[in-house]
Amino acid sequence: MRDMTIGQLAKSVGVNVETIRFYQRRGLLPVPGQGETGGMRGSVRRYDEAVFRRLRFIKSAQAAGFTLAEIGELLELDASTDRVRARELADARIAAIEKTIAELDTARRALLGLSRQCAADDTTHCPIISAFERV
Amino acid sequence: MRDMTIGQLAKSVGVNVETIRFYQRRGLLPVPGQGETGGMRGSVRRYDEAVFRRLRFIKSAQAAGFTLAEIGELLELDASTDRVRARELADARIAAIEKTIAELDTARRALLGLSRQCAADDTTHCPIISAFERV
DNA sequence: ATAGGTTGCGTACCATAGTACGGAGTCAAG
DNA sequence: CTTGACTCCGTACTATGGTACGCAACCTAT
Repeated sequence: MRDMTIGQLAKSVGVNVETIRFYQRRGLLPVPGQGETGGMRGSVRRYDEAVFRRLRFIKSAQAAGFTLAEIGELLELDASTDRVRARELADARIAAIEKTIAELDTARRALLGLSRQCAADDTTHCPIISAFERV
Repeated sequence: MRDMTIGQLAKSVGVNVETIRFYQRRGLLPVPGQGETGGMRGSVRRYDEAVFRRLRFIKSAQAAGFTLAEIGELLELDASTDRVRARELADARIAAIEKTIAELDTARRALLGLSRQCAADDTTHCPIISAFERV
């Protein structure tokens, strides 16, 4: 898994090649040959394990609801010692996640009611709008 | 709360006036005077309870992760008797919600670990990237 | 009756997160 | 040594969900 081309890296993480380039433009991923990480073979860039981990982190953080701007900050923070800021971001996101989970659970219950209604074979139609009102 | 102007409707649901107009253009909300719902006072449109409920539904459904396109379909379905399709949409969204909740919970646990690390007063910095790897 | 705050309408613009495209160069296998 | 796939690079375009803007008409309280 060492020293991949951009296509192999993309495939291994399950993103589009263009997405990697996009992240490079945003400064989220290093461009091998323009810094310290990774090198090149001829004029083709090579990506090492560090970039792979970084990219995977971006995707995980995205799943956690961080925006790319926040992820950028996290990545900088990872190399720094600003623990206060790091905790701040983490705690804020934890709170947001908990709020989202609660909302989603409410929605889930509304939808379960709707689905059950639709399964019951009475002649009335499923009250979709009101399914969200009795929550 | 009956027969509001667009501004009052917007305020009561907590959205922007422009958002209501946007939904009207998308066909998600009726335009009073162009259909059966609501009427007008002079040349100023008036919005009744039905629109209010519809708008609130849109916001709830959005919180449940439905896109505006899906919400449009749900709204049409609400007036129809296509229970099969309604269940289909509901069940698909329930599954998606459960997946999202699981992901968010994973992320939450990663962030809790990170936050705890940052709180511990050892000299090393918070391992932000690796916080997402031990999940 | 007049000023200030809506409304209605259309068009334009915004942020976020990518995706697509075209052309030139390069690399690996047959 | 050529063919096909992949890379590099820049620019442009997409989808989603709104926001903003400007102007004329209107409505309300003083």
